[in-house]
Amino acid sequence: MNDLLTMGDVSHRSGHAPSALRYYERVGLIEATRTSGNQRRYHRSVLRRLAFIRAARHVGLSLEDIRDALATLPAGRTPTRQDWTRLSRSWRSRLDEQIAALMALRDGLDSCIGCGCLSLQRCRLSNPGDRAAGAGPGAVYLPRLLRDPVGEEL
Amino acid sequence: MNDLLTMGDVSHRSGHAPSALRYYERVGLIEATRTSGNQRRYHRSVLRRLAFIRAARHVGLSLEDIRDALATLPAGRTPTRQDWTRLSRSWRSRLDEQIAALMALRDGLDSCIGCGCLSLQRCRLSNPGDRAAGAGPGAVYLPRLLRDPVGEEL
DNA sequence: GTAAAAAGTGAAGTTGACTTCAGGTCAAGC
DNA sequence: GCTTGACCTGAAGTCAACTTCACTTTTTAC
Repeated sequence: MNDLLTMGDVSHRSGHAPSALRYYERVGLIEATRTSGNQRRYHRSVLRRLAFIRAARHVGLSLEDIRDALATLPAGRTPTRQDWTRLSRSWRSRLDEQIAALMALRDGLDSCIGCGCLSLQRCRLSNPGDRAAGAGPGAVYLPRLLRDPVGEEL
Repeated sequence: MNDLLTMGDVSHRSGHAPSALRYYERVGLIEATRTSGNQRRYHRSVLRRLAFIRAARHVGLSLEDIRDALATLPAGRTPTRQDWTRLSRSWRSRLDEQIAALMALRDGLDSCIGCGCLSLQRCRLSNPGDRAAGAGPGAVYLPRLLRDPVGEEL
């Protein structure tokens, strides 16, 4: 019993199916050493990566994004807390954006920030020539992705 | 020139590709009448539905969810503002949850709400026997989906 | 030492959400 | 009235992210 984890250990403790772990390895998200009999053995630090992957997946980030992020972690040594912090910071604006979009949808659905509709017909938030004009209380831009691309006369 | 919209109109003004509009029709998200020559003609209200679909898709809701929601709109008449408001309310808790998850990830990645790591090793938020113990400033539950399923010794 | 559980492989299947394609049909403008 | 661009259809393709399958090999436990 050394300190390496088996497939079963990692699967159970990370909550990812074995097939997913093999898949993640194939696409370069995690790695493992092998026994003489070709079975995978994982370093404990893989669990942290997997927790990160789980969280990031849950909020809708792609494996490609996640791989890119994980690629910024140092090779050769177990990432430190600073490493993970730096990584998270690089996502902060992205997460902030996504949060803003969700809140805008939630609030927009409920009130369209003032006009109580999704009609957008006379709503300044969707009027291309008059976006956020006045900027009164609660006048907030809808994130671009939530706006109607043309926006006229919905 | 009546008040019905062609495929091209709707595609252009909604920002959805024609193929997507046909697909949405096939799966019951939108509908259209047909000309004598079998071409689609859309009512203006479809644009509102499509704006809703776009927004909901953007925040990660499935077409199935969206269809279920849209199915609560009245048949036979153009939905009123109250109809859309009611619909949005039914999603509010769901959106709130997703917002909370994102904020937890953002904050958790940056600070793990106090311990500055993703290690979760001694973090009370991930310690099954001691969740949010103390409940000091900023002590918040990580949403279940963001927590490690086992949580020990990451 | 052997049986059972766990793990290995590559290839193919799945699901959701569309897009692309091939081969016609319709409608608007001159 | 005819050309040209917009539309039609069903079937198949695509992409991400996995899972399932069929079959072999390792490991673990008694």
